[in-house]
Formats: sequence, C-alpha cells, structure tokens
Amino acid sequence: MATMHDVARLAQVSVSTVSYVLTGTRPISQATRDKVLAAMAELDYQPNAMARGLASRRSRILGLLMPMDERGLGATETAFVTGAAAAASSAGYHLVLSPVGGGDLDDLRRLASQRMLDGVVLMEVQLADERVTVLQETGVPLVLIGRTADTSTLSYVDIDFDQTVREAVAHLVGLGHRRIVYVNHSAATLASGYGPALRTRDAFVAAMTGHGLDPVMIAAEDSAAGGRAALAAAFARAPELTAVLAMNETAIFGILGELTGRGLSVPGDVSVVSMVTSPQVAELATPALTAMTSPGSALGRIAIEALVRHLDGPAVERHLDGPAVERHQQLLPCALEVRGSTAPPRSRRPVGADQ
Amino acid sequence: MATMHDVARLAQVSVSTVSYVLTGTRPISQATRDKVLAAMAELDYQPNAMARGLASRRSRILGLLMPMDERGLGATETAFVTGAAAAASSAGYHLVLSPVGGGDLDDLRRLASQRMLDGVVLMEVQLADERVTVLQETGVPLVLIGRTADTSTLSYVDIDFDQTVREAVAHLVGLGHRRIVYVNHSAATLASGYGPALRTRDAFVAAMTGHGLDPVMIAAEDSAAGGRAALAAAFARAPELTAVLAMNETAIFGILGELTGRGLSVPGDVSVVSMVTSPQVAELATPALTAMTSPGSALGRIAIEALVRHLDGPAVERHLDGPAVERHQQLLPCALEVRGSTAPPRSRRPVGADQ
DNA sequence: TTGAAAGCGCTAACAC
DNA sequence: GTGTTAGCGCTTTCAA
Repeated sequence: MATMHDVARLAQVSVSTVSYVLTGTRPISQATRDKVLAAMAELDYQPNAMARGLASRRSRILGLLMPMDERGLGATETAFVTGAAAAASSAGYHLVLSPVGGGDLDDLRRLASQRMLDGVVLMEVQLADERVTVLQETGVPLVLIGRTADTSTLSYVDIDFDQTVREAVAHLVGLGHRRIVYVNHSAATLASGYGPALRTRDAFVAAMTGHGLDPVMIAAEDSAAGGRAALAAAFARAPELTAVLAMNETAIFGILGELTGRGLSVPGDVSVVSMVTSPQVAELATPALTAMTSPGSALGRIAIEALVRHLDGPAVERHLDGPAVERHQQLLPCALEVRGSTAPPRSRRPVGADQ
Repeated sequence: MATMHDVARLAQVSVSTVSYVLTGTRPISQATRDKVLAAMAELDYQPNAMARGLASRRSRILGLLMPMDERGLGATETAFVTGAAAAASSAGYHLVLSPVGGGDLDDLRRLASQRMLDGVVLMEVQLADERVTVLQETGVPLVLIGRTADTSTLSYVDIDFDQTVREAVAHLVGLGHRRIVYVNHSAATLASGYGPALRTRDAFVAAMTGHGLDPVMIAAEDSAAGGRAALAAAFARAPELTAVLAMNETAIFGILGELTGRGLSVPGDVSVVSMVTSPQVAELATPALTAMTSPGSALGRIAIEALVRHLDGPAVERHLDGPAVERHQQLLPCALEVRGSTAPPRSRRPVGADQ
C-alpha cells in the first residue's frame, strides 16, 4: 500500500505538496499537479482514512443511527437511507448506518465519543429519548428525524403529521364520509411516547372536530391479527363507519382481511386510507391502497444537508452553545396518492362545494 | 477531550501503561490498573478511534455492504443485520452498514482501500458480481452472503436452496399435491444472474423430477400485479394445479388476491407455500402463510464470526494468497413453518407411506 | 508556488 | 511490572 511519501518521492515533490493537491487547500501549479497525479495513478495511491482523520480531526464520515429492533425497514425507511446516502456522497462524506438497539446506550456513547463520526442523524426519535441526551452530551453535531417533546435546542426534520392527517381526512370527507375511524399503533406504543402515533392522534381529533365530526380512534397491535381486532373494535364503537384511516402499516393487512371476511368490499362498503405508506406497500394490497406517501428520500437528503452545512460552515464557535448556533427545523407533509381503496360511501353522494 | 497523556499524568504513570491497561496486551499490577482506571473515569476519557486505528493498523470496524436500490429490507434482512451486529459487538468490533448502490463501484473501491474497514461482509451477491472482484483486489478480508458462480477462493454463507426447496416440495407432495407450480422472480432477475432465483429453479426441477412430477415454473415481476399475472399464467400452463410454491415475497400478495378474485379459497382449493420468508410477512397474509423461514440472524452471526476468526487469528500470511488461507463455506437451510395456507388438495387424500 | 517539520493520539517494540 | 520512544500516514503551520 503506497503512502504519500512514496507518491512525493516518485513525483519529486514534498509530501506537503502531495497533500495540497489532494485537499485543494492551496494553489498548486499545473505542472506540479500533473506530476503528482501521475505518480498517484502509477502507484494506485489511496489516502489512509485513519491518518487523514487523525491529522485533520475530521473523519468525513456521517452516521445514521437506526434502531433495528423491529420488523425491518420498509420502503419508506429505505428511501430515507438512500436519500441520505446520496446527499452525503455528493457533499464528500461517507454515510454509515449503525444499527443501534434500544439497550446499548453505552455503545452509543462510545461510538459518538470516539471521534469516528463527524456528525450523526438519529432516526425514530421518541418524544422522550435518552439517546438524544447521550448524543448531545458527547457534543457530536446532531440532526433528528422526528422530534423530541422539547425541540428548542435541536435540529430536526420530520413529517408534518398535522398537515398529512388534515389532507387525509379532507379527502375522505370530500368523498362524503362522515363516520371515519382512525386506527393507530398500539396502546403500548402510544404510552411509550412514539411521536408519530401521538401527533397523528391529536391531528385526527383536530381535523375531525374541525369538520364537525366525531373522532373515533382505535389502537391496534402491529400485526395482521391486531388489525383484525381493531376493525372489530371499530365496528363495535361505530357500527355505521364508512371509512378507515390507518396509521399502522402492518395492521392494515389484517383490516383488509377482516373486511373481506365480513363480506364487506373495499371501497364499495368501506374506504381505506393508509398513512405514511410507501407506494410499494400500497400496491401490495388488493385493491391498491389510497395512501399518504411519505417524503422519504427528501427527509434523508434534507437531514444530511443540514448536518453538512453545520460541519462545513464557519468553524466559529462550533462548540459554543450560544444562541448563534443555527438550528434546522423543518416539517414535510406526506402526499396524498389516490388509488383504489377510496370511493364515496354507498349511502351518500360527495358533499357539494357549498355544503 | 482528554487524551491518553492527560490520563497518564493524572495517574502518574507513563502513556504506555495507560495504553496497556486499555488493550490488555501486557500484565499490569492491580494497583496501577486501579489508578489508571480512576484517572480515566475522572477525566471521562474516551480513546480516539482514529489515533488508535492509525497506530495499530486496525480500525476494529467491520462493514456490511448492502445494496439498497430496491424495495427495502424485509424482516429477513433485518434479522440478518441484527445477528451480524450482535456477533460483531461481542467480538469487540463495531459493525457499520454501508448502502452501496449498484453503480458506485469506484465508491466501493475507495471505501475498501482507505483502510477504514478491517473486514467486509457483502450481501446480495450475484452469480457474476463485479463487487466481489473489486473487493478482492483491495485485499480486505471478505465474506459473502450468497455465492458467486466460482466460489473456490471465497468465504461465504448462504441459504441451502436445494435443501429448502426439497423440503417445501416434500411438504406439498406429502399432503397429496401433484400439480405444483413454482413462481419465481422475474425473467429479468433470472437473466441478471441472481443466485437464489437460479438455484431454487434448478432445485425445484430436481425435486419435482425426483417425485416423478412435472416441474412448472413461472417467472413473476416483483409486484402484486406480477403475482396476479403469474397466477393467470400458471392456470394457463397447468389448469389442474392445486399448489403454488412462491419464491417472490412481493408477488405472493398478488397471487393471493387473484386466487380470491377467481373464487378460489386458500388452502381449500389451492395450497400456497412461500419461500425464504420471515414469520412477520407470513403472518400478514390471510390465511397466514406456510413458509420456509430463512435463518436470518444465524446467517449474519456466522458470517461475522468467520470474518472475525480470520482477523483475530494468527497474523501469519494474512496477505499471502497461498492455499493456507482458510475459507469458510457454509449453507443453512430454511425451516418449514406450517401455517394456514397449506392443506391436502380437495380431490385426493395425502399419499400413504408406501405410495 | 513550494518545502521542512511539528504534531494529531495512539501502539508496540525495546529497554530496564 | 513499568517507562521511553519511534513511528503510524497524514495535515498544516511556518518559512522561503
């Protein structure tokens, strides 16, 4: 493995010159640059990332910390990751994903304190999230996907759940639905402080109330069985329901199965809208689901861009906690994609503009 | 950020002593160790990973290279990742996932050449995979998940597709099915040299032939629509089919939908077995799918263990390509998990032991 | 426009 | 059982 010294010797220049053509930190004459480049090519030189990192105190590596305790990454998360990776790469950074489980807080602290990561994006943030605290203590530049309860000192990008729910409800109401049931994640998930579940719940109540309708919410376990149970509960609570809005990507298959099992057709008897769902999953169902499509890759891109802006920005007071530190806080709504699972309810026509 | 020097000064010992209590590379008296540990705690010392890596020429980081071009990680891949992460962690390594797209071969080469990764696990290997070549050229220790066509010089862990298909077919045949259609990935995927698709195809032909049955294979696009089309094609090719064996986790939802659409019940009229599927996905369907469950986390664990054994093993001739380099080559079968989607065909009873 | 040299924070001989 | 010290391969002053 050739080193910079080898390159310098072959090109008949000093090591610093080689370093400067690599970093572009100071002007180099074309002739010298060519010599150096030729030498590099000849030796198949690759800079040693460790040495570079040690000397420059920057690894040029960004970490994407994602919990993997659950049922895997959906297409949504995947889009997120690829968006982030692309943004990192075009900013000259590597992106590595670190599968941090919930338990290993120490592991997380170590990872962040070892100066191996220039910055970190944390996914699946809870309203009260110890990981955020740990990360803040270590001083690594940090951007969240999702939000903690108190966001005053943090940078984050998140889905605009309020807007998303409002649009979904408006779609159904526009079709003429009045009895709409919201199927959320499980009670346990809600209790654990999972932001999306909590925020969509509140947004649903607000949206329905705004339309003068009664908000009915059911919690469902993340499984097909949970979805079936939730649908049964929904009919118990609101026998005349004509539409289901589901936040739970897993339960929704159970909901559809149970609907079919009860001899009810989608969207003839009951309309179904899936929230924060990828097109891939929406297309899996029969009929394909009308869904609110998450802005996955944009979220990833924006998070990384915010992080990079911070890192590559003026080196001033990067470690001062003064109010001068710029935070990036942004919400992106999901987009309504109408497919085959929504239609006007059987018993009534779409409401008119003046109604 | 405290350095080793600070710790040494506070503990009144030399830096090397601090280093040795950290690495455990030579005996240290209990008294000294305690002093050092106390100093570390007091200063909240964290070793600098870059410096350590530069000096020791080992980053203690393992890379898991996974293509993310597609529809996301299923529960299978997730189990894989968590298995790998756990194994790495308990061997004292960090595991980072790198989302390498198909295109960036140069990016891959750079990543591997920069001495940032002590070893690499490559997922989703194709029969002819340029990435393997690139990686081998860089000289990083490498373990594959999946296999290239020529495995003579490589370490790998893979699913035993032969055995898995044989068991799946045996299950159906045991129930009395004779007309079994195999729904594979798309023709394009097959043409691209995707090992699992190719290997299961061959295994299916072998297994069916072994039972004296006619092997019918249909290629399906990876979508619900693809599944529906495949089922139509299957009925065209084999009108009297009573069972479907599906390799395509995405298409299977279309298959089920189309079956229902034709007024056919599962498993009453047609039995369905899903290959290389996670329990989570299998439970999504109604009825829950009988499936061959992939040994996800075991695969991940074994791959990492093989890599670590290589890295931590005798430092002898690690860069020699002599025949002394031990390769790890192992196949693991999927396990049959019977759920609600398989039953004896309507028209006949299970075959007896002597039949 | 270029070179010399002092580190970055650690590991691992080598010495005792 | 412990200390000294020469690097690891690079970046970045300082000096020309």
